[in-house]
Amino acid sequence: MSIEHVILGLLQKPLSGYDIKQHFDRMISHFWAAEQSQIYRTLKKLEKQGLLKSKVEPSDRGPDRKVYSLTSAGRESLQEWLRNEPIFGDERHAFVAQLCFMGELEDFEQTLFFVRRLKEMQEETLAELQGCDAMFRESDPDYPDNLPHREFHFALTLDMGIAMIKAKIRWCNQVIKRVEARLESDVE
Amino acid sequence: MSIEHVILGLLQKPLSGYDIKQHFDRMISHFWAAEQSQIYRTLKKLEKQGLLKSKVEPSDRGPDRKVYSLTSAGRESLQEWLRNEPIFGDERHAFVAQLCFMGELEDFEQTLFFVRRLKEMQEETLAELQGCDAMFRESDPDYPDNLPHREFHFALTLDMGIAMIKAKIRWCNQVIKRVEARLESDVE
DNA sequence: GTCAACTATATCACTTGTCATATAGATGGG
DNA sequence: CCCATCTATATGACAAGTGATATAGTTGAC
Repeated sequence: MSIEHVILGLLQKPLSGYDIKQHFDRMISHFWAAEQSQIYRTLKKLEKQGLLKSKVEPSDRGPDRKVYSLTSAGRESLQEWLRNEPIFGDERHAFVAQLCFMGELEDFEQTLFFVRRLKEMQEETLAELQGCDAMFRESDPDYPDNLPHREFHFALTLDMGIAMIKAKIRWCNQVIKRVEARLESDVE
Repeated sequence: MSIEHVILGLLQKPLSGYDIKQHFDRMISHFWAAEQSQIYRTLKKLEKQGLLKSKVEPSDRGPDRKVYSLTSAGRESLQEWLRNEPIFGDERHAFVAQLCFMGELEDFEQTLFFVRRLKEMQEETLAELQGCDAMFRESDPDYPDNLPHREFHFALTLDMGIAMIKAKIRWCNQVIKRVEARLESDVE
């Protein structure tokens, strides 16, 4: 559903499939990940639907590039999607499912181990996102509140990612405390 | 990948496909949603793999029930999955993607409208989850920290859902403030 | 008694997402 | 010179998820 619109959204300037994959990995993956094969497939589909057009350009560093750009129908489709109600995509949190059934394992040690590791992993992701944020702040004195219109909106999404991760880390800390408390009371 | 393990996890007691769908909708959907067709398909696959066994039982209210239960291989598979590192599933946040490209629309009114609506929707979901939480608290004086092992772990996931939604709402509030500030400074 | 709502299972067509692999030009290091 | 790495596109097999539809027994209301 939405990957089509994310691609339309990225195509504010003409980009190749390769470029789009880079953008996904660098700026988008914290709220929407996509594989290269899916991107190429979707580009073809969108072109067939008349929402994109392409032209092949020679590259100065590597094979020819197939550069896609929005048609007016593509721009309209994007704007229509933007004017929708907020859409909720797939949010399947596998690690929450693991924790949900970890009662199966009978002892709390595994839970404690799991949540501590989870916290570590979240902290790594947080560091990445904050690094990204710091980079923007350094390179642009207007960041984040005086940015141009488009960049301001992107900055909001980075904020969202950071806020979510921080909330997860806080939750991990609470869980660790509560599990430790139960371990102690079990010993008594 | 993980829906198989969620189903194995739910099958602490024998359940029919219908029962499993109810459990998903009532207790699991805030971190893992599943369609009925997917559940039935997966049950068949798991039975073919020898992780589940089934028997048909007459029902007192409706057609025959096909009740599934874990085999020892199924229980092992579940436990193996639980001992993994935390797994990160699909987290595709379509509304964040919408916001990311909303700069395309040129004016902030749409952004403000969007985020206010988003906040409303999150508040509705929060009320549901908190209702669920309140129900557990009322019906069980041990909730949440003195619950039996399995139920304690479930309570943690409900907590997680609530913490995530609250973080989203806080983020919405910040975005609303920041957008309002930009609207005012644009007027000047 | 029939109609809606609920219990219960099943299947099909389709879309979306993953993983692996193939091809091939360009660049730079050893 | 060869090898690794980066740029660049493409495809195929497969797994996972969605949406619609079919069937059918039970219960309770009107």
